[in-house]
Amino acid sequence: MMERPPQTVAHIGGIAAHVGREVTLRGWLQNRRSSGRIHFLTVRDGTGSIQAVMSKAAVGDDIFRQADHLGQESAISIRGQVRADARAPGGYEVDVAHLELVGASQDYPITPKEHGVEYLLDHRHLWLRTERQQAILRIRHEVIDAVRTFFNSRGFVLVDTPILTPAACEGTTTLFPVPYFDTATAFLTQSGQLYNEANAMALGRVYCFGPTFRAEKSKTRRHLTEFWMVEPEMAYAALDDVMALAEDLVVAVITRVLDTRRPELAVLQRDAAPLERVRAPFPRVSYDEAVDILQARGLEFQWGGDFGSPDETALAEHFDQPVIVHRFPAAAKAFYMKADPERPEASLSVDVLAPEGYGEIVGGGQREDDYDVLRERVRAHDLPEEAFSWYLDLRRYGSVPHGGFGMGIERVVAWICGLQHVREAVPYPRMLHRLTP
RNA sequence: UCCUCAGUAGCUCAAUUGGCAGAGCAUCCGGCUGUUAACCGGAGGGUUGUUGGUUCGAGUCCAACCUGAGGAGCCA
Repeated sequence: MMERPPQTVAHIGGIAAHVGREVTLRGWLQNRRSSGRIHFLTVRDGTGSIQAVMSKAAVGDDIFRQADHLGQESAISIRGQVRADARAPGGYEVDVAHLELVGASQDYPITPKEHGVEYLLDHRHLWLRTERQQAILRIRHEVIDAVRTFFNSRGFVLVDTPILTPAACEGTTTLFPVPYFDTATAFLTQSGQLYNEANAMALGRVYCFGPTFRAEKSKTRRHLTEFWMVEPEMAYAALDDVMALAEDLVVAVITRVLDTRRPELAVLQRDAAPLERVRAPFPRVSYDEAVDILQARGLEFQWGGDFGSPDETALAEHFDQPVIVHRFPAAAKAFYMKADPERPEASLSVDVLAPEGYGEIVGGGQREDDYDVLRERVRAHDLPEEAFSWYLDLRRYGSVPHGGFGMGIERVVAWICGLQHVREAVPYPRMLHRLTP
């Protein structure tokens, strides 16, 4: 090994602090332009990208010719002096004194030109390297961190719920079966909620945050077969408490992203104005009022059903804020929703619809806490009573009013980022026709 | 499961009324000392998703199938 002077390894994101100094940057070649005796190498390192200028005179023939053949996404380490320059994208560049090829890259599949979505998804493991996908993933990270901070600061305890479950949490949706040794079939969870209720009776206020699986053959921009959901559950809580919590959570998440991720929103060319309008209190309408709004807007909608996608979009367009819809018909919601004491055909349920056509981001409500009523519901829904005996136990041993909700992370991220499809809001989307990479 | 649309070079797309299979990017070769998805010149690169049919002649028209996309249904 040759003796080398000590090197300062810098990150591109904080390059401004190194102007006038020689630093080492370790990253990947994003693009290369050449002009005979000068190369312009755009280098990215995960914190940002910068233009590196290499002149033949400064580095000599060998390194200069090596750079001539560097393929896109070659891993390189460069050393050079940092300089502010108005001509450079980003305002700074590095005069390359030395370049080391760390890992070669030839025929990189994603070129600077446009690609189709299917091709990009086939190369998702490489697509993530683009500036746009990095921005989405950073915002996703921020959303998740804001969610955890929100619940942790309010005294909620993170209690993990199982991913392998013995039966449907509800009998309604399709589950992914998994062979469980040679004795049984397990199912991937579609919600941690039933376990959350048990956990809330132990710890008061809890939340779970994990992947959720739905084997529905949905082919829309709002559906994934594997997605992430945060689900809080509170003991001694009523529907109003659930709505207030959901509202506060959405505001906290939006506020955090606006505070910390403006550069990423700019990369995505996301108009921040609709996000800046988000503040409590959100408009609250009952299901009945929502039906009136839909009918007044000319949609043919009959009382009793759940809202379809066009209905959700129309409702969201009626307001310029997230809108809270409560007290859906009991028949349209899950068996564990508590009936409205004043109107038994309505349930103490709530959805939060995001603006701009992003649809339902939160769904939840107050749970049925009466043993006899809940057991009757289990029977009426043809659910195996044995499998729900532990759940019914919660109503036998100190039952209290309680409730909570689930918030789909990908839908929230898609809304914040202004994405056309939730598949970009998760690193490796799982959909009806996609299981790889 | 239903509706609509698409499938041509590694990628993104053209191809007039049915008449020689094309361009840009990427790759390779050459040129250029301030490029901004650099530019200029040259080269290689094709079972037009599959099968069958109509026709002198099919990327183009017809049928079936395959694959995918968008939407509906479904979906706390």
